[in-house]
Amino acid sequence: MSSKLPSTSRSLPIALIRAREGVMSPIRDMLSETGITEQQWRVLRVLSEYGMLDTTTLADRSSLLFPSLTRIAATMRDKGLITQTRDDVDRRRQLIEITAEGQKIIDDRTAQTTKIVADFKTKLGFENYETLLDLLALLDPGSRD
Amino acid sequence: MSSKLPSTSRSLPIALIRAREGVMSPIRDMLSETGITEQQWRVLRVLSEYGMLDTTTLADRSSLLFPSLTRIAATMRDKGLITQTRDDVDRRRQLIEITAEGQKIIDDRTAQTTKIVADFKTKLGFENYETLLDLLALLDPGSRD
DNA sequence: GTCATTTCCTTAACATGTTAACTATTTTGA
DNA sequence: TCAAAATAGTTAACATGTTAAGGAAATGAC
Repeated sequence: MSSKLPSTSRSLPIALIRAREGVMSPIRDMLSETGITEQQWRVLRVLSEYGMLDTTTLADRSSLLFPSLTRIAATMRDKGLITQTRDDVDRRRQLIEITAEGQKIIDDRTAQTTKIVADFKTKLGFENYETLLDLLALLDPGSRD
Repeated sequence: MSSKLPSTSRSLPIALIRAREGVMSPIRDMLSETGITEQQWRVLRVLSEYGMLDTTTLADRSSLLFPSLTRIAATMRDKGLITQTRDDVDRRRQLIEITAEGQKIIDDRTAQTTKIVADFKTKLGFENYETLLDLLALLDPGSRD
């Protein structure tokens, strides 16, 4: 029952940060040509996959905090990547949808993105890759265990 | 050779973000009483483990970007958690050291931190926990493969 | 029906992430 | 020896992370 802290080199939070940095690095390189950020990319990906969503669901699925999404959505609306409309039934709600221009950014980068993902699967091995996703899901508070 | 993007629910970057959120949540709860941020905590942890460090090494070991560390160090100096001194030999270099007050924050929270780490090991199982750290290291660009 | 509560979202304030430009110091090389 | 290149760090500008407070619309208890 040692009370010593683990070395920072085996610290889970730090390992997660570094892994994320490693994964995002090639993706950021790809995105630098598009003028959109990693978070804006996530929003586009989610909207492209699920279609029109209310802000709450979109924030949840793209793993963004509400205040961040408010700002990001405003930026993306100004860029013409998404549209925002009020829900007529529940006027508190806002519905967000990807535009053709936004979808084009996804479509134009699908090949590159697919290659990046494939490279990581190769690097880790398919089994390890799936294992990693499963273990990470165990740490996700939002996933139903 | 499908060109379809993976569902965001099996996206590695998003899985890493969510796992990090799950891991950091109890740590942030603990830190909220101390008035320091997660990043400041990391800096203290690294300084406590390695002793006096130059800024470059500290940034590397605490996984912070240089500009971030510049600001964080200024904040922490003002709070009395660290000291900054110029290297006499190479006057471009700056040496940073933890103060007794900074060390006390670490020491006072060691038991809590140890418990949080133990809980995650229990939740995942020891084997899985080690496997996860190993897999994450594979994604870390800084780790020597 | 109406007022407190809840829900959905925005704003504010401060800290950090990210890229690029900049300063100061040291090292290199002709 | 001295100007060009490299190194260590800072500053700037904008975007996001994080927590707290605020505002508007819907809901629920009475």
